[in-house]
Amino acid sequence: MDALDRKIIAALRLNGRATYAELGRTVGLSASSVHERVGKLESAGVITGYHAVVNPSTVGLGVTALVGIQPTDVAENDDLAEALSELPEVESCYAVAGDEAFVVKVRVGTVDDLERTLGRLRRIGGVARTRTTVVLSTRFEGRPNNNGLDEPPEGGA
Amino acid sequence: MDALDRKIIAALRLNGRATYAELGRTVGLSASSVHERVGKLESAGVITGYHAVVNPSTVGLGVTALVGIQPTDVAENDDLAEALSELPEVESCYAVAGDEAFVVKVRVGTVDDLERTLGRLRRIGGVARTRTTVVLSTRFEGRPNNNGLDEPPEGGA
DNA sequence: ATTGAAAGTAGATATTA
DNA sequence: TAATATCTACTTTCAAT
Repeated sequence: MDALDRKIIAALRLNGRATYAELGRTVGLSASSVHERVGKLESAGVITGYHAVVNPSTVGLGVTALVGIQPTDVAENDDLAEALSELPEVESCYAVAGDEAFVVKVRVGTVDDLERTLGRLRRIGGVARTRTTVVLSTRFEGRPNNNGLDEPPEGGA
Repeated sequence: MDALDRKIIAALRLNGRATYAELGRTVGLSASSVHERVGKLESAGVITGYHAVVNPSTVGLGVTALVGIQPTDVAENDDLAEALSELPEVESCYAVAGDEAFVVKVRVGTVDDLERTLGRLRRIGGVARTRTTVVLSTRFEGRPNNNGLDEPPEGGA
């Protein structure tokens, strides 16, 4: 991982459909060199995928909520995470410090759907309580954070 | 937005670098038709971008936290959101219901960095208190939620 | 709105430096 | 590791349906 890799990564975070030729022009390398570097970054698990970002409200997913999951005393976190992953409306799942085992991000169409989803969450074995925070607006989300990407981690004199 | 558009979107959420030819084979359309449909979906603001997903720990961003931002009585939400957007380590920002104005997701390299970032957050004008939840592990994140994408919104017999 | 053809461009691979 | 050359495949435009 050198400065060129970091530049390539930064460029692909901004535009995941950039061609190798474009990336080459951006970083000052031939397309084939970029191609090889990207392949290595993918193999090494640095780049884990490429995704189109969709405006949720345009596809009928207008309601977002953050839900804290408080487990029962006997619950196993891995079992809980597995059960949470089976609900498609749970988009992200974080194991957290504190008396909640997880915070999940839920995306649904309506508040009725949200009520249904919360019911399903509470019925999962090992879930004692849920605490729901309704998102009123998403100001920004998943923004590229190029701390340590544009510039070397130990960035100097 | 018909079933074909929904299939194209779902495919691009799974693989944002899929070629038009591939997408055409997936959905049963010619590459040029897919090309035109994708262009319209982009123009209509349904697809807002394409991003490479990077494993944060491989690029020196091993610490994630969720931070609730409690505002002072006089704070303006838009000013707060603007100030939050200026910290690169704030990756996502949600305006929420409740006594916190925002919940933000912060990604940094170390707990020392987290402490510094929390200090910066508290020093933002209009911020009364922060409440930090440290993420121990990300079980999954930004998973494609194809509610209403694979199948029509009103889908029932 | 979809297709198929034509021209240009990019991807993928092997070879060489 | 990077570049060049080659072949294959894809993108993009456009006329026709």
